[in-house]
Amino acid sequence: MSREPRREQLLNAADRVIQRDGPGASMNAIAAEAGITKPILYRHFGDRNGLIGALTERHTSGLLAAIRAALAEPLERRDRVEHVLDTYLAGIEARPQVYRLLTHPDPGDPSGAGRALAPALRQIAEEITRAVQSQVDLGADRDLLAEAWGRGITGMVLAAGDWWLETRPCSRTRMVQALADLLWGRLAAAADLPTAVLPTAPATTAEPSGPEAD
Amino acid sequence: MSREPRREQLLNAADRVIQRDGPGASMNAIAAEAGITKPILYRHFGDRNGLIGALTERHTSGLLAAIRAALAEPLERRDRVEHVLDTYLAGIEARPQVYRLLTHPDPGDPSGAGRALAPALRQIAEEITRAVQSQVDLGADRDLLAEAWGRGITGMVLAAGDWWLETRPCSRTRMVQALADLLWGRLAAAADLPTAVLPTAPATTAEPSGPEAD
DNA sequence: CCAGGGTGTTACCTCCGGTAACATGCCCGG
DNA sequence: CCGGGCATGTTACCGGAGGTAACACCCTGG
Repeated sequence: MSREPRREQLLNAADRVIQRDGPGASMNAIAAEAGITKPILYRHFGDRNGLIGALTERHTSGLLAAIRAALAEPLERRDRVEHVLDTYLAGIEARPQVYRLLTHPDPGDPSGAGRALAPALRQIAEEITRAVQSQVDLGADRDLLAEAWGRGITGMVLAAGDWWLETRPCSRTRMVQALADLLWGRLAAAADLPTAVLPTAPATTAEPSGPEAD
Repeated sequence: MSREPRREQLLNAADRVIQRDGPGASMNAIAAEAGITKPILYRHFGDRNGLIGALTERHTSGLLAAIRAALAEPLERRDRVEHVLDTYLAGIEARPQVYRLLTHPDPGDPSGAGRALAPALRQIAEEITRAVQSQVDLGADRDLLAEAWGRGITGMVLAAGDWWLETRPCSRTRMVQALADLLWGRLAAAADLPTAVLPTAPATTAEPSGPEAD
């Protein structure tokens, strides 16, 4: 039996454990779930990042392909955007673990830490950037706007989708509408409310200033 | 000497180490930088999260206050939004470490893991939500839209700001314009480009489907 | 027959977060 | 003056993490 089938079995086991224990599951736990011991995992995946990476790729490829397809759909732009939003939300709704891996692929990784967008999300951002660049006439600022918006939209949907998944404040279609409305400038178009300014939170007096002394 | 000054000194040391070694710095390293050993750190902050939390709070309170102030500024809405965006970008630009803490406060935390928005960012999201709720007339959907948009806008600025900080593709004011334009529906208003659909990336055939067998 | 590549094991390493248990210095009330 | 009390600090340890070395089995194919 070649390596591939075993690899798949191990990934399935890892899948189950991460689904059960969260993305911080230990290699020992994964090995136990697979009915084996650690070194085998390391033989197949090199290190923990290798395992998580393979798992992420497996879970993400479908969603990424679906989003890519949605971005290429021959629809009116608003409909296309809604379609993409719905595709993403449906994906993370169907498999919360996918979503966990999307956002937290490497907890505590010292090398690539600090990036706001995990690799899988960067791919999505790049897809959006490409789509905007090739489909929308933005004049001279094309490249800059497309890149900035690709990242921005991805982050927006990530954060909003996260909140939606956690609290489920409304149906998916309603959420899609809310996000599309935001992208469509409804924040700009809405009327002002009669100015009743009431500071709800206590004020913090500190200004941004650096700690230097010791 | 009461506890507070020592606490500050320890925080300063932790600050230096995290600035040098990144957010994954070990407690041992922090203790060494402070010229002491681990148990003292634990006496003061309970556990690692306590330390990181205190550090985060110290670094972010200023930025949060500044954003709060910007949201309450008596300006035309577009100007106010730009002011908020600029405040955020200026904050992370002035202190990249702040930004690291904003986004990666707890690498590998098993309890609250999976949240897309770190605590500090959630506070920002809540501020935006409050501001939208109290300033913009959104009809019956007020609460839902304000909450969804608060998270969404925060995530958008986080991701876009991250990319901007890393690659510095343009000036800060230009970036503010790009994001404000996105929020102002420029994506919706722009004209279509002549449809030249060219799939840049290779298609992945997989559909979202779950791994079950073993 | 035996080499190679898969399967698996036990035992160990280093480092991390966290915790006893113990020793010191200082101030403050009897 | 003295003895708590409360801060300071220490060394030594624990359990568990990721990761590795060394070894053993099994099965297929030249």
